[in-house]
Amino acid sequence: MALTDQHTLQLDGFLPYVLNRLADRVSQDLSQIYATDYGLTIPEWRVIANIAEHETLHARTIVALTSMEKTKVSRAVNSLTERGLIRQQPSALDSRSRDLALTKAGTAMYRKLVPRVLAWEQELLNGLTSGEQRDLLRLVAKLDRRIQELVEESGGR
Amino acid sequence: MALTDQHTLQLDGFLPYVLNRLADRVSQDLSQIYATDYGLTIPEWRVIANIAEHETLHARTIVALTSMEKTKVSRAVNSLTERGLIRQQPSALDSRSRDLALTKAGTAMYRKLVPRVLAWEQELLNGLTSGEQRDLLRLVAKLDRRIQELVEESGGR
DNA sequence: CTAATATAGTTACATATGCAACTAATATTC
DNA sequence: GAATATTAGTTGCATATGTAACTATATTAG
Repeated sequence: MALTDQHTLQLDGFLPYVLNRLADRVSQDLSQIYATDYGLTIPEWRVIANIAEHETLHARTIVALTSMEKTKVSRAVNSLTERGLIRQQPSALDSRSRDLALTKAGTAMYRKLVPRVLAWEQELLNGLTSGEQRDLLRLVAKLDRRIQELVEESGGR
Repeated sequence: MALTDQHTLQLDGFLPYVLNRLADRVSQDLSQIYATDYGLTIPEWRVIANIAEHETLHARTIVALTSMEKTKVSRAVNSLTERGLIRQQPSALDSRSRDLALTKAGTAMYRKLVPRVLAWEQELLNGLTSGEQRDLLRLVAKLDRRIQELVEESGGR
């Protein structure tokens, strides 16, 4: 066993590491629902969920909300449009952008997905008390605000 | 604004979503340290950190610890070996595997990285009380055990 | 002990991704 | 109100990644 000295990182107590590993495992398992059964990639699912939540959105807003690369968003938006799941309309205020909205088919798919995804989340959260669930969400949100400060300070991506 | 009905997912309260977004932002910002200054990719950095913590390890153990794809680990291990940062020795017990260890150069790089990475973590955790920090690590660890149960149930990857 | 099965790790190929350069439009500055 | 700088989104290209097939070794069953 490695000695526990101040020169050795304890990975299990190192937040970026444990956070990423957890997020990865969660995403991986959850994605089986929308990937296997609906042929959606993770970026596509995120785009759909964001549009659904806000009714209508510009691509750049999705970029801001998710921190996904704009090329990732662009490609997801285009493939979803080709598949008839979202619809694009010229924006009145800025003709570089288009208003994105779900089509009937997109809404239908989303409506079928939501309960399954929520049920899956419930299973994940099974072991936590509702207090712990609240704490976790609160702490994650707090850290998220903090990391965005740090990113802005250092120049952002 | 979208109505808040039971058919619409509230993404900011949906754990898989907020968890991933946070983990991504954290990774992205942290990686500037080892990517820009040391030319390490995220998988390479993880491999180094895991070997450092355990002195010596097989590739398959890294796969188990991190849930990274075995091809990802394989490629990271090989590129690190080529760069002279880790060393491979035939394993006494299983000749399919090799014992992986850091070289002098690898250890030196790791030693230089650790304090910087810890300082960065400290900045991130700035806004949380030490109680909140403990809670967060505890909850993440708990969820991590839970997600691994779920993965095993459903067949694993 | 041999045959069948499983495991560690690599490779090949197809797909996904990120960055930089680009087009088109909008904002800003003088 | 041109000229300049920014911004939204796309495309090209190089790199990273995941899946499946493969090699070599270990393990298990009979």
